[in-house]
Amino acid sequence: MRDHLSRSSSKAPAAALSNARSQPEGRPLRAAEGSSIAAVAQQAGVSVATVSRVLNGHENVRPATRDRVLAAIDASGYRVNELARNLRTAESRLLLTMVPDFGNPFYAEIVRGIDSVARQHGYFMLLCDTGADPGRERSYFDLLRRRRADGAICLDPATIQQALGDASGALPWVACCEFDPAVGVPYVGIDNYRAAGDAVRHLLARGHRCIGLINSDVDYLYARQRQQGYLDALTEAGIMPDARWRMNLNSLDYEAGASAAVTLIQQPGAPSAIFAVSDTLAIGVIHGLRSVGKRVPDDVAVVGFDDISLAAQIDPPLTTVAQPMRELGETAARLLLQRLANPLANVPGVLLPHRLVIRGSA
Amino acid sequence: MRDHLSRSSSKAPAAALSNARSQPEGRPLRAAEGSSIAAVAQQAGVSVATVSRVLNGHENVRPATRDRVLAAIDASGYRVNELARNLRTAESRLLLTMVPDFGNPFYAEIVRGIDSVARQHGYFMLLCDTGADPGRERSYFDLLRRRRADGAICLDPATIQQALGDASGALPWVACCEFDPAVGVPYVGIDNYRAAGDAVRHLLARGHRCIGLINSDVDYLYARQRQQGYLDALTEAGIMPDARWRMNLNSLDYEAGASAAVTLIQQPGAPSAIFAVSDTLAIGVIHGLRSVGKRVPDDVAVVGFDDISLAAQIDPPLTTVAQPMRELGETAARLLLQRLANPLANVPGVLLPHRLVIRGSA
DNA sequence: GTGAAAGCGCTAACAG
DNA sequence: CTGTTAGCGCTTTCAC
Repeated sequence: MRDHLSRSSSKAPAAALSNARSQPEGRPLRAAEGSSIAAVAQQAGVSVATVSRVLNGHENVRPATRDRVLAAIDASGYRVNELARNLRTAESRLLLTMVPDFGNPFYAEIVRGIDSVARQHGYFMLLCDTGADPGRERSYFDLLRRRRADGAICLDPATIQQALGDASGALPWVACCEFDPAVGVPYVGIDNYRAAGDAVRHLLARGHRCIGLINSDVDYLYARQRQQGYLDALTEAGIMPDARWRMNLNSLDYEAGASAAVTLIQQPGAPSAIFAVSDTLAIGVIHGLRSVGKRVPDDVAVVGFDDISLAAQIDPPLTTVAQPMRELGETAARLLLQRLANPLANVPGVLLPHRLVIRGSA
Repeated sequence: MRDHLSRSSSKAPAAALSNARSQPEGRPLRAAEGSSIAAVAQQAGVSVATVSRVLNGHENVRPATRDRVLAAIDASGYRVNELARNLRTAESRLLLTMVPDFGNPFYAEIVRGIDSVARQHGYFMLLCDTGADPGRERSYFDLLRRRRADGAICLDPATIQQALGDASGALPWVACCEFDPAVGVPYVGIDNYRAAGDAVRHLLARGHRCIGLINSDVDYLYARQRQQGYLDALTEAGIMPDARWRMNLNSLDYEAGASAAVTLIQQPGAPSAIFAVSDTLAIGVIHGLRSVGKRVPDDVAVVGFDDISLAAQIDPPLTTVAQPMRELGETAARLLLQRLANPLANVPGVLLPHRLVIRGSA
């Protein structure tokens, strides 16, 4: 039971112990005011141990003593030095989150979920944008070994995670969205294969026979799974998938989607519908289509993936596969916390439900 | 105040000296492998001081010795414990970034800028979403006093910053986008007054006389400044601003913009153009307008603010005032680093240029 | 060039 | 209930 005792002392900076500017010049004057627990102890006429007990909300302190300590604390404006605490307790109380691109609304929302449960449990979040680069990924991951973070959540491509898995035996980390069950770390995600199938079947039901796929990089397991879902759905409908209908992009940016759509739609035998594996891509697709005079959904139907809040706002509103982004993040954080609390416990992989949201674009 | 409970209790009893695997089972065996610098020292047959020197790249180590140490290091897979290092050097090497909402693409891009220069200088970023709540803000800010972060960048409303300024004398922080020159902390932003004027004058030049303003919360200095810019531009054009043309929202979400637009446009004497102080709002506005059968820009012109990447993708493409988001973040980080390096130096406030980007919506 | 030793500020036994 | 004490793992004088 920790009690951070923020105890917002609304007192003015209490005259900062004579101290004055005896600084040997140039030096960053540090810890000017009521530093150390020792100062508080002295002022309250107790031992450091007692102050520590009060600070940490231990029960075994006589109320009178506690009050004296508390008084000394907010008379001096003391704040615990968590650097010291962290060394002593051997934990940083930081959770590392590695995402390929936190500018993407999809990841942003997941990060929010992570952050909220982390905070709820007294952890802060170290957010690292890896750009899906294995090198950066590795170097961030090293923060765990250096004890700068107590645990990590990785949203990077499965291919990168595999390398991690090898190199980093039993470090406390979990996978979110991307995961390879074979790596053996706890994970949370959705059933991408089925989700993609659902999207394609919706298009099929609308009468489309030529359906394009604008996919992201195959480094992502989800990209491979969704592609397989797409392929199988087509095949099951008696359609022979044409390789020219498929594109792989190494970016989820709007622009990437837009130019891919232009390319795709201008070739002979172009599809009458496009399934993009991300809403950002899909929004770009719609833009690209419009730029070459195609109307959505009349000329070309479009379905996206994720259901970011923007999806409902654009014209036409985007039909898409909703992922429970917030819950994905929250679950990942919980899994990690669980693993931290009990390193040997068997933490499971969990799959969350998706759902097709039909709007105007398809 | 808040007290974060639950700290995973069980702690390994320092097996210390005797070392070996005297683990009382069940316990999270930590630092199993080549922990401590001492182990490396021993293995290399040198003192801990020497290992430390090697680790920190000090010059005064004989090459042969250095090599021996290096060998011992990567034989044992040793990693420095930065918790210990941090305590000893009294710095966390973390920069705190407080944003009202990192889900907003505008803030996301700024955060990117901060992150990139922070990283470049060996700092990591602690990202905190305050939701523009003064309480959360204050409690995050306290991380500075607790030495969990070496410095902070605040993007929260100026009104909140003022409270901070009072309470937190000479703590190392800087303001970004939002700032009150009177608070006396370094800041970076743009000239919101002129920027808003530019937007309105563009609308005026297009022949609009009734121009609505969809603004955010007046806690934000930028909101007040943009409103003044709007008002003055109108007045200078000989137009008497009508209070019914103005709305203040406490959210920048798409939905907020959409419903505000609906309200605004359905009243008698509704404006023929709308200036929204954020692109996300503007995108919502366009959506809202469309939902009640208004065409943009034919029936109502719309101009936004920020120029997030999405602005060019929607239909119609958004006319907006571009802010140099990335540079804003980079500059803020540099200002902070500067202040950290030399606490007594006078760090300036800086204003970056904005620019009107004319696209299809107005 | 290298080692010995003194803490950084805190927590947690262990006594009393 | 409270105090004494021993470090957490590292950096850094200060000697040799």
